[in-house]
Amino acid sequence: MSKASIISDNLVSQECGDCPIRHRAVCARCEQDELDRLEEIKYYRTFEAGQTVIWSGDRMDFVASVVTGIASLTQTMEDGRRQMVGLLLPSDFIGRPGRNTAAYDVTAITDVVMCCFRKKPFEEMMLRTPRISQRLLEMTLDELDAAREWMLLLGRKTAREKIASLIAIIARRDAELRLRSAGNDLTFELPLTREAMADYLGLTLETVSRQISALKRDGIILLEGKRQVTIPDFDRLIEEAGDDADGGLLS
Amino acid sequence: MSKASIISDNLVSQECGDCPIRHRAVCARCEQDELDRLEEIKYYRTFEAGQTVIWSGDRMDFVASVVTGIASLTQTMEDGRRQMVGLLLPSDFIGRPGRNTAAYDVTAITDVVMCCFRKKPFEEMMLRTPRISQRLLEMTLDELDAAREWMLLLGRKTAREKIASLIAIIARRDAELRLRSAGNDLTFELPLTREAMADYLGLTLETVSRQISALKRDGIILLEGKRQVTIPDFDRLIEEAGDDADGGLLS
DNA sequence: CGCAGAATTGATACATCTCAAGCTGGGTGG
DNA sequence: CCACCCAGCTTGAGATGTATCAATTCTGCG
Repeated sequence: MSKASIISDNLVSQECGDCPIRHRAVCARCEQDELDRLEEIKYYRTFEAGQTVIWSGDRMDFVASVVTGIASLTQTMEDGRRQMVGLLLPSDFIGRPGRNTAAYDVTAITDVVMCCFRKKPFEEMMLRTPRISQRLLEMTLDELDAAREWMLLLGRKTAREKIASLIAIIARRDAELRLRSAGNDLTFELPLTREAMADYLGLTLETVSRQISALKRDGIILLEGKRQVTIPDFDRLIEEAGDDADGGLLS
Repeated sequence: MSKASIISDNLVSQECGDCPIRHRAVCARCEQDELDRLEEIKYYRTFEAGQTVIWSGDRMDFVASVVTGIASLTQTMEDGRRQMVGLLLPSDFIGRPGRNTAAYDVTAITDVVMCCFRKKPFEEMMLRTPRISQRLLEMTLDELDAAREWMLLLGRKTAREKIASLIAIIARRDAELRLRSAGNDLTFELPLTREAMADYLGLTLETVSRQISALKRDGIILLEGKRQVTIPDFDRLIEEAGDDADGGLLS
């Protein structure tokens, strides 16, 4: 707690030019003069792992991009059942122009840095800056595709396929980030707890644990500790995920 | 088949001004001069119930709005498992600007009339007409919300809750369409077969059938034939769906 | 009439959940 | 420095919800 407030008081100030998500975020298409205007209304906020960014139903007077770290969007039923409905990665956008309360709980999974804009000025700027709304449309369409792929997973895949799919997705993103020579040997860290995976996959954490153990036993994945995963044969993992061959890594 | 081709040869010609989806579709915000230009590049197509509009992966050189009828967006796995990932109602938009193959199978559930635009001219028009892309962004954000609500259903709801949710959604939309005085007595037609419901809900058709029978037995719904449903107490249905009280009908 | 597609119902199998116990590793305080 | 503690995780045994396979029934239609 105290640590978090220290961090968020110590506001980062960064040039958009140096920003790690400059070419992927909602501002990706902006020209220099547009960036300059964004720069005037932006501010950074940081959140510790586990911290809640905003609760569903709360007033939300800003929109934001994830700069670093991972956050989750979750929905909760009255009796406590929870479903993660989105995973926010660097460059992903939070908030909906034209709505002023949050529709979902947003939680920092790892430490997170966000680039925020007050909603009002941002909306005004959107009207004057088609490049922003065009980019936002593109990103929203991508998210919709991702949500629909997730619907197939939730509705029709077995527990084993769900786990394999999740690991494949994380592996892909990891490979994308550090654009290093592939090889057939991918190693990375799972950023999610078993419980968060369960929330994402529509399973219980026990089932998640059992299926990870099973994939390990079958040599589909190797585990170093609880979180570090190595994939000896990516194609085999994809097969276990029930997806057709490529899935977008190559294309 | 022959009936379909007769219909689709006999192209409807309609003024945008009289269009039933004029104020809800992607063109909702357009001014008269913009409508005039759209009118030049639009054409109508019709599909019979059961007909496939387009297959996933096919080249798609148009975008379209559903004018009347209902269509489905489905994803299929290699072994035949299917998940519906979207239900296209009048005014909903089909196709993604900037992509030229279909991502999903689109199937007409009832007879459908679509208002089509060739993709190229439409995309050019989008660039010049912010009102169109703004409206499309808004619609896409709504669809994303719907998809996320569906993720909660698929991941966390029981079979009974799933059925109750689906019936509630159809009832709400029906009530919206014919804006008649509510009363507590809603009656409408289920446009989906048991199998289509199963595809939507991530269930088997047998489970769908059993749960509908159970809801009927418990007096949550009344059935006239297989398809016509009456809801004696909407709040009770909502309770069965596991949603919190309102869900948007009132708000 | 009788057929075909749609729906219902039954019996059984099986995947996942639930409840419960125990393990592991890293941090903390005595 | 050790013992303890606790969150995160694993594993087991049994319960349960849904799928599967199979047999009828319903309904509209040629």
